[in-house]
Amino acid sequence: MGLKEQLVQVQPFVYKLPENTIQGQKVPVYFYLSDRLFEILEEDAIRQAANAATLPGVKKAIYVMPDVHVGYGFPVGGVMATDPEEGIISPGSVGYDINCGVRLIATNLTADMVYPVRRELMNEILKNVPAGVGSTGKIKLTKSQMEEVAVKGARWAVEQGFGFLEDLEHIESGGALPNADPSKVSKEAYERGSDELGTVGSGNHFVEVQVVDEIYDEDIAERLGLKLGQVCIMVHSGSRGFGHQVCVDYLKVAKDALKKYNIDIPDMQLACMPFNSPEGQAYFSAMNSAANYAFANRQILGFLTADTIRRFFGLSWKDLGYRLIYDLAHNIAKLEKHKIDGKVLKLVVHRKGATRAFPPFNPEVPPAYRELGQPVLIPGDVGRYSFLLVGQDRSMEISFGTACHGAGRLMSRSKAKEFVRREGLEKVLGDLVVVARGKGTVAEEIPQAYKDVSEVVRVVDSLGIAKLVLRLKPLGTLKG
DNA sequence: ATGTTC
Repeated sequence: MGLKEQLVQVQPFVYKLPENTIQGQKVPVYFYLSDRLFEILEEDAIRQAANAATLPGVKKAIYVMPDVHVGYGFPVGGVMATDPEEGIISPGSVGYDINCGVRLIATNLTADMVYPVRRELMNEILKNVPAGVGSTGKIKLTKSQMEEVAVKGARWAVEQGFGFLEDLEHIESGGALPNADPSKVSKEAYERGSDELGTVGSGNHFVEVQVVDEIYDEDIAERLGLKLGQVCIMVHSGSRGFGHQVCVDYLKVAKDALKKYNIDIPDMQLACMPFNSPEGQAYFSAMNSAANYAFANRQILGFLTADTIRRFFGLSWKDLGYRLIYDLAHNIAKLEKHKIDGKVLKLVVHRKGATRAFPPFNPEVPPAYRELGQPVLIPGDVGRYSFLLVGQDRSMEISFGTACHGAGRLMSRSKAKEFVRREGLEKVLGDLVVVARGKGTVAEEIPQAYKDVSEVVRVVDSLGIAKLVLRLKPLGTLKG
């Protein structure tokens, strides 16, 4: 019998795979899905989540978000918490793109100013913001500069003139995770990362000029300083080749650690090491270094885009009204405190294609948002809506303080390209303004290749994980 | 995601 047939719907939007469904499964797995999203849930994604539930030191449950799809070892959309003393850390359960994440910047511009000139504006952004696989930026870093980026994160970029000190107060973990140790990062990673800082990358990464298009919670939107028709910038990118290489390097370390520490796992892609071991600590230190590189990357990308818009309209920074709303990680493992059976425990929370969504009054929510809850930024795919939500209390009870991260793929890349060949790119994109150096990525990333992101956010909103505040619509998109 | 099958 397939695992999907063994899922039990325990309440609306909640499907449970009981513990011990597969051999060695220590905790249950919960899937948060609408009826429609349940229909397209892949058997392999269920298998991957169940496999993770067998890992040493896994606590309470594995949670899977509505934008789930099959990943490397652990599904995208998966959340796993392990005990830092007895449990493991798993590079595959963070993912190849360490601290892939999203940043939202508000401006004073309105849609009626931008809409008529959006094509020209996007072409300016295309000129100034490097994008695409293997793209390199204007910034070339020495190894010692790279080490500084790995420790300081977004602060390094601000010190170089890419942004403002107050930006740092509006970034998850202040834009610099502690526990970064640049000496645990390989020479290869430094080489790959040295000329990629301030570049968008490829795949579903983008820089988008958006407009606030619909507001669901007037009060919270107002307190965030966002109103209908307001133009924003959204950046979706990660740690580029630097983080990729860190993942590659430590998957090898993890495979060797399995023998050394006698860890038995159902899938080699879940290779892992005890968190409290030299190997586990080295990966954690290198992963945090890559995460800090990603914070610096989005800091630079957001600033370059804002500066391009500012110059395009001939405005001062003050008149542009640049204001960082928030920046967060989608792919990361963090040491956090969570309550299980009334006891507060320190846990290693792996989020892979999943967003932290801490509720109001959580001490880790920046003071500016302490009473509202942490902003949760959910990018859509090309041309589709993006959403802003705020974290709610229930997230701490049912998902280790975690929400979804985006739409999730529906069509494979090759299917999407075939679809574009058959229909023609112009027809597929319609009115959307999409600029890119090459058209290959655009064909792979058409809206039709993704699940409907609004369906995904409705699930986390309905469950009380995060509350819908507003929707953003793209005016123009820069792709890799 | 990724010097896109290093």
